[in-house]
Amino acid sequence: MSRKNRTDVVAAASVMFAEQGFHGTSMRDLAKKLGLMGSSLYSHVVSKDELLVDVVREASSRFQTLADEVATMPGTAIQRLSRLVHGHLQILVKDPHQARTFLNETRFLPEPERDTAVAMFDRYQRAYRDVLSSGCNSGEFRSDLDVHLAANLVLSLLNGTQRWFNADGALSVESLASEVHRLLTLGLNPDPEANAA
Amino acid sequence: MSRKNRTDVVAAASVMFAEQGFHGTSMRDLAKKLGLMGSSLYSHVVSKDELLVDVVREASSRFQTLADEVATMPGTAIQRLSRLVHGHLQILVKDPHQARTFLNETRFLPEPERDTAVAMFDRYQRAYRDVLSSGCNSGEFRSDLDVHLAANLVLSLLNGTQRWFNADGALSVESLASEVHRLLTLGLNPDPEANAA
DNA sequence: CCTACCGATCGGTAGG
DNA sequence: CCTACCGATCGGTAGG
Repeated sequence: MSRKNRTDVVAAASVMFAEQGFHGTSMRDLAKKLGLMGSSLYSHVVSKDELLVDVVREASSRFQTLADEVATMPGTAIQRLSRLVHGHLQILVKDPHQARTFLNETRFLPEPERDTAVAMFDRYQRAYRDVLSSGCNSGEFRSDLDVHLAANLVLSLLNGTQRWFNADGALSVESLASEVHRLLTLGLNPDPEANAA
Repeated sequence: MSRKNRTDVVAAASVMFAEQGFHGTSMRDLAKKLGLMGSSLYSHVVSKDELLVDVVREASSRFQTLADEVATMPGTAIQRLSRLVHGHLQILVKDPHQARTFLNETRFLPEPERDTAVAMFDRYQRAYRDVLSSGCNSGEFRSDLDVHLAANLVLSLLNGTQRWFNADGALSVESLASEVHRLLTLGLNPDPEANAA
């Protein structure tokens, strides 16, 4: 166990916030996990809140990068939706603790950071609405689609996987993403023109 | 403000646990909401944990009732899936705080209640797997479907709505359920043979 | 259901 | 990064 830096502390915090929740994690819990005394954390960070801010910001920025990529990406709406699905699930899987903390503990951020995070996620969600509505216009998706509702449903489906998907299991992220994309585009019903991934 | 009984205390707890989280709610917070002193709660309940147990148990039992109904329900797989979708969303909407506490705070239950709750939800999930696999056999759903995965995805979609659906908004639960069912069966793609709800 | 109180733990600081 | 410590708050109890 060598000397710890701020990155180590934030990483450990993301693990504990994901597993015990922000309010269920004490600074002494966190310190013990790092092999430190509780008070030593304050040489790396000014408050407990700051740790949550850091974790949420990192996750936000990953989602934002994906949204920016898809905003300028060429291709059909189906291809761009597929990129959103794969990219989103990859973010969830790459750092599951950071993702879980982002999804479950953002609401405990102090203001104004909480508002900022919510605004960022709204902007992220717009990427989904843009892709869906362009797919409606191109005839790739149903023209009667409620785009706002559909974006919420797609994101609900993606974020919900975080509760049960295990990256070490038999199912790979790529397979999961393909299945999610198939379910979204084709649904459960049998269809001769399958495999649109 | 009249005298409070245990039901009042549990109901108030479900609201606070949903909004602040179990660990973010103190017994004094809860008491204040009821217009009581913190210590007065202990004439209704023996511990804070017991409140969480009560809330989770009530939610579990609602889901279980739905699963039992669908297990003995006649009809096609599509009709039974539709009942699961509508019933599940109705439970979420009928008592959103209880549902949120169930979904987010069950992990903080003490053992053995936590294990019991997890086992109950596994059993609930089996209703989804049964309906999906019977639909595969009947040809209503794709025969190559990974039933276990699909059940997880359906439940992720349903539970995710809890984060954003507002019963007081323009969209009714029935419309939401219909849209979810359409997305699940038909997907986003345009389909002449629509309206299978 | 309240007053009065318990030991334990909380986030955080001072000083080295 | 540690020792020593702060006031505040935690879940919970005794006794009425």
